[in-house]
Amino acid sequence: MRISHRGLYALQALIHLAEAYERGLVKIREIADAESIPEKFLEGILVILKNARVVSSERGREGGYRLRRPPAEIRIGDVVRLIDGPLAPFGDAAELEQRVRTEPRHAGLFALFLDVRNAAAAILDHTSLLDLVERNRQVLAARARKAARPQPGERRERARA
Amino acid sequence: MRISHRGLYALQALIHLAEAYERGLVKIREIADAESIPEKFLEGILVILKNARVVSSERGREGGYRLRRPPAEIRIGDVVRLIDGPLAPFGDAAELEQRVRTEPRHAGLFALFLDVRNAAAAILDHTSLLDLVERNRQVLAARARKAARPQPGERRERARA
DNA sequence: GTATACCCTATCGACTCGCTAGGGTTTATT
DNA sequence: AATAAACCCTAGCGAGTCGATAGGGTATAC
Repeated sequence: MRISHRGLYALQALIHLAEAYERGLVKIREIADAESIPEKFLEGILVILKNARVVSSERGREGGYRLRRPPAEIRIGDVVRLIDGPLAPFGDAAELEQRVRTEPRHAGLFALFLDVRNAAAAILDHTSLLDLVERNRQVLAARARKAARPQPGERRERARA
Repeated sequence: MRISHRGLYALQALIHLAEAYERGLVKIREIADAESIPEKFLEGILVILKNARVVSSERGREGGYRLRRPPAEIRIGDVVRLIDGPLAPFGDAAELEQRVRTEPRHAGLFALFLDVRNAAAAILDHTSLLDLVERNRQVLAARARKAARPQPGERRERARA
């Protein structure tokens, strides 16, 4: 499966909304600026997410977007499927299963593709927006600890520039 | 990562050549007919495989193609990379590793993509053409056993048509 | 009633994909 | 030699996708 820029943007926007989940409504403009996404392009993506009931919106002067469910209940796999289609590297799971049964000459090949899709699905469906936000926080925290403890023997980031 | 028809055709052709490995040279025509691949289209694919030193060819009247190495030494992952590019769902492994380091706001996301690509690579790089051929033989054998033992209580294929 | 936001449609240029066409070059056979 | 069969190479085509932009329409707060 291939993740397009549109798919990446969608995930970035959702992560942004997840981090602002307590804050409530967030404007397109804010997301676009923070994530460096073309504003009008992002608009279209948010409409898709809205129609799929992943986010909700309010119009008018104080409008904006918010997640429709808590970040822990939004699976990355579902978002990827919504924007970029099936997780399988070829066709979709149903087609692969059928071809394993009906094309004995290449059953092994399609079974292999199915293995790849199942591995990807296992990872992406067991990861939520909350997981990603927490993973980011850990990275940030680790980086902060590193910066606060500059030992001569240790290899440093080139942050002195 | 997405596998195109071109990629599927390449793998089908290589499986065909693997099954005929002892036999020696195989003509494009034979592969195209057996695998239902447009002949001229397959030609172009075989040239790619030849330039990548996966197969070799002989020209002239009794010409054809053959695998350049035994089937056990040709990894599916390498073929997919050759025809359809990196195994990562976004960018390639090097880019993802770099963005994990340099974009702390989305380190978790790119790390996740890297997990998916590593899972796919683990599967595809540990499977050879020989593995696929054997897997096919097993499927065929299982099917033959099933057909020879038609028990009333068992659910049958609809092969009586 | 005006500014600010979300909503919708159309379109663009670049690119890829699956495929076809039309030759050129090499070799075995007659 | 002449011929036929096979591999080799380049060009192009129609359809589709992709990332992005344009230009409005509609709802809401002040």
